[in-house]
Amino acid sequence: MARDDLGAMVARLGRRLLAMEQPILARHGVSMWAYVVLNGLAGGSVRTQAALAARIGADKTRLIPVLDDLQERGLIEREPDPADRRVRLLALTDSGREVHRVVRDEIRTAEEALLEGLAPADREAFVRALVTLS
Amino acid sequence: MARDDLGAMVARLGRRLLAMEQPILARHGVSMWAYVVLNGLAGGSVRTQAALAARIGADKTRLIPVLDDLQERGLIEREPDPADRRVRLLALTDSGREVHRVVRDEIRTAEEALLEGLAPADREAFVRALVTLS
DNA sequence: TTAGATCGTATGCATATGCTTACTATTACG
DNA sequence: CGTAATAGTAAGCATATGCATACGATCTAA
Repeated sequence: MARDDLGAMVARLGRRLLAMEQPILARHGVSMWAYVVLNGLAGGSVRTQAALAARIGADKTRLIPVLDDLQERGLIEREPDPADRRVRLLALTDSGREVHRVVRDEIRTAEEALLEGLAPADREAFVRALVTLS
Repeated sequence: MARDDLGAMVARLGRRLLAMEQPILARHGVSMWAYVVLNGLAGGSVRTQAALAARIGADKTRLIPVLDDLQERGLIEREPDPADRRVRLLALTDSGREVHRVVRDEIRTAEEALLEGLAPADREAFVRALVTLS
């Protein structure tokens, strides 16, 4: 079967997904990085900025303006850790959790629509493979 | 099944593939864009710079330095089209075809190794889905 | 206690990206 | 013929990215 490189195809698909998500994020006034942060914090296992940066694959210095913005808008909290005063403990506010939930649901819905183009069995396998490879 | 957004997983996989390809490209002195160009020209259906830019999703102005470099190194030819002297017809040289083949083969081999982590059936379905979605 | 490591923050740099404008040569159309 | 459109080229701009450095506050370990 003649096909492109995986890299080329994955890159194209990535651009397509990005284009799909952009309007959703814009509609809720959330940047891509802000959403990634909300997503990372929603997992619950991440509490410090360094851990968050490592988890989402971002530079810790570049994360700061994003966190500043999210904090100003009341979507996250940044409290000093009483046990280690170097650290700021991050947490979603109720408002942040709600925004994340809404945006995430819309993105999931759009993703499902995209996957409609696949045979059900392929869809299953595709997602499974993606989970394994990513 | 709890999983990340498709966008997040595809982006991670993309970064992984990029990291995998980078050493291969570097070993042959080819930049990512140069390889994409060689790949686009290897298809055979593209002959002009504008068509190439459209095909690989690049800006036509940004393509120029890449083409200049490839031409200087004798990997492509850029001849004026006798039928339309605005146009430069692009073509791989034998040397360019060879470099492309070698790099592509190495990338394919590395990709196969990556896909080893999947069940054979999933691997098939994954590639099929990728072709459809990208 | 002292030296070294870590966390958050600020700043700068080199590079990459997408977009826009402008210009020349050339072609296509009214 | 003359105007509009197109191909290639050059240059600039705003933004984004990865990377490095520096600094104060604080913790850890010898």
